[in-house]
Amino acid sequence: MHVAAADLIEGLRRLGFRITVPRRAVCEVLAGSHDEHLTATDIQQRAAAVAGASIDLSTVYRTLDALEEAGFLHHVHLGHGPGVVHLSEQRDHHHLVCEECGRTVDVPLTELGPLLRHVEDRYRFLPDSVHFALVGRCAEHR
Amino acid sequence: MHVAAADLIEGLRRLGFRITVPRRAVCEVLAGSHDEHLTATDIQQRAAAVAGASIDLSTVYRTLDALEEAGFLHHVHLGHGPGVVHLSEQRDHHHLVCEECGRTVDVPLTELGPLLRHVEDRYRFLPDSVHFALVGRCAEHR
DNA sequence: CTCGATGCAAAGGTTTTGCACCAGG
DNA sequence: CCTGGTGCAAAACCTTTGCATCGAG
Repeated sequence: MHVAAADLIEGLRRLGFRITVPRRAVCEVLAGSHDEHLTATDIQQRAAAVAGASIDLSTVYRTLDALEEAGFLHHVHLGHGPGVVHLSEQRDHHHLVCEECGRTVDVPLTELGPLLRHVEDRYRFLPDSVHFALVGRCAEHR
Repeated sequence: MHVAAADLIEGLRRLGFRITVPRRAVCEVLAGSHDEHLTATDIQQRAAAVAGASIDLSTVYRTLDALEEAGFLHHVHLGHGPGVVHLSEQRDHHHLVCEECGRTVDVPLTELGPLLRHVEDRYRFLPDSVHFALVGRCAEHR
């Protein structure tokens, strides 16, 4: 179900990326973040804790780029704040983001599947499940 | 069909905003941008041309805030670049944004209506039509 | 006149880049 | 070794804010 840190590491190695302490720590953080929406800064802090040493933000970004290139993750801008990161396996839901409170609700992919297929057929456009966010207002902020 | 610049101006005036040369120019640009996705910089440049004088970016942002407060427009972050602006009347479509080339395709609201209603009923979440973007890959970038 | 709007400059927040040094393979 | 990765610092990018001055009402 969840991608293990070892899979991420292995994937990077296969593409010729070198495996370093910061990269390993970032992979562990991601593997341990089930369906959270982490920002680069979140990842930096957790990875530093995992590694027991500080890790530069630019290193985090570069590692995220590598993982994105390897197809393991996507980054999304939900609403107006900083971008967040998702493992690609977490494809089984979409997001509803409240523009007032920023709270997010996940919607199972099955509920949107028919729509996505329609879009794909009709517009020859392949939606990226993870990049899909509906912005609006939650029940408490109508 | 299209909102006229005069309507925007009038709306601002009604809310107690003062009508100035830069504001008028921004309103004209917006009224003339049918379903384009303009960034603040785009608007600044066009408004400067309309006004025949340069307009500061911060003034553009402040005018956009005023128009947003007046309910005439929304701003959206499609993909990863700068935010873009939409007149609220342009509510009859959603966007498909290609993450490779940035090209956008509009989808009539009617095709997504059933989905949006479902989301509203089931999750008590009111999607904002304009903020709604589907990110993915267009036919040429699969 | 008075208070809101402007332009300029500076700051803020996020992400990217240049570079010298370090370390994985 | 040699090339790629790291940290640091600086820049780039978009957006917001402070402030003195200007001008709409």
